[in-house]
Amino acid sequence: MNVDLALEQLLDARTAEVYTKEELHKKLQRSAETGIPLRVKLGVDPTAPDIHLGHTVVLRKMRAFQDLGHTGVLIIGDYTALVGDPTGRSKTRPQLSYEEIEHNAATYREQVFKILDPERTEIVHNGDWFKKLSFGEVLRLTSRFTVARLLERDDFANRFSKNLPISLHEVMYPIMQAYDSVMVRADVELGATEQTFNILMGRQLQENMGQERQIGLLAPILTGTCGSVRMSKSIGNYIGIAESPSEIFGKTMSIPDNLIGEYLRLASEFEADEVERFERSLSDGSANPRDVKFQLARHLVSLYHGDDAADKAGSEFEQIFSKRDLPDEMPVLELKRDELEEGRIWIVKLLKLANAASSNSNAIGLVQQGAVQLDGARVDADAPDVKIESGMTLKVGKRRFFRIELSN
RNA sequence: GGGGAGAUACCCAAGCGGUCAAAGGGGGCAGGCUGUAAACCUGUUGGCGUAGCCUUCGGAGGUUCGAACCCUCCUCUCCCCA
Repeated sequence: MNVDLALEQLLDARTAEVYTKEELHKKLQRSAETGIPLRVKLGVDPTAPDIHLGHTVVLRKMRAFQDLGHTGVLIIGDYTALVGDPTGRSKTRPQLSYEEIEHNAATYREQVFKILDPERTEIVHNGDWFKKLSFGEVLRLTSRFTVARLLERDDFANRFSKNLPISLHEVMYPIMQAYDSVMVRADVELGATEQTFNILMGRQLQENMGQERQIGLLAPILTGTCGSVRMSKSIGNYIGIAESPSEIFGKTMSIPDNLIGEYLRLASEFEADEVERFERSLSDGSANPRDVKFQLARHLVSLYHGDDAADKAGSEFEQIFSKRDLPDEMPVLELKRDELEEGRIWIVKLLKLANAASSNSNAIGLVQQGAVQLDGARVDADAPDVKIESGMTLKVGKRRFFRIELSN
């Protein structure tokens, strides 16, 4: 493989910054000559286990390295998760228990191979080395860093200037991440741009400990479905790759129009010229944003669930939202006959049985707002005891449907 | 160690003795509209069979007819001084 071409491929839209391009070129060159693959590190935090589109940007970058013959080293940060990455946070994260972390890590491993090449992936836990360090060794390690240097980090600096707390263990996070790089002898470390500081620390520590420093390759941060802040599970503005086809489809359709380009560029597998064509048609008005979004949604579903699922999700979406029809399949709400009184049930009770309302008040609110329909007829808040027959359809809001089945 | 400031609902943030289930914003949910679960507009957002009642304002006590608001102690955070 031609090194210049490889470099060009690696530095596509999914790369925001490289530290440094020259060094990367050199490493690629040497690897090509010696046949020794580069070790490309990515640390993952098993705090929120579900991989979402935001993670895929960087995972696809790792895949790109793997396709060029290099080795992906995935570090499950079971020990760093005990700290919680303070990146981008104005608050200390809650610490997770070891059991939660293990469970999350397992989920992560399951999902990650939807993108990575298992043949070229090493998975390690950083607890493997951290749990063996003695306190003396920790002290020796920390002596290589200074407080002033650590306070250069944006989020620490911000919090510091706003008089918000910074716990000492949080400061350990970048140090631990840097040490990971040393332990796996990383040639390249991947991460989103918010990881800049941590990754540069790794470079510094590797040099300090007599290794060649790693390349930092930073991916852009994907904006969440809300359109304003980064995609994050804890915020809830995410599209998870393990989510159901209809969820992925629907959530994609719900992104603000001005986000379409970003998703095409960072989260899709469309070729660069296709992306460009889409973007041009959007900006010159020749395409309806809805239609482009529709194609994007189909594409994303097929990436994680296959073409058939994508077709189905697409037609279901049209059925429900364009034609305002009922979906072909809907969850069944089983209702025992003795829940009814003379064939009637209090609508609030029904909503709670369907798990469509969190409380009676919530359910009453929904009814009053006209969000509840039975067989297409709006439930009147003044007549809350509704007659139920088997096979009826309950609709709550625009997108929650249930088929009611009576049983004894 | 000494002095000062603060902790309010999912988040930010008002309130400083009754009219406070608690302003405003964000987020969530819903309705309208539409090209979509975009945008925009409107409503709603502690619990209870829907009436008033119950439980909320860091924790525990206290003062008062009455406390998110006053007092005491405790926990946590920040600032200044050393």
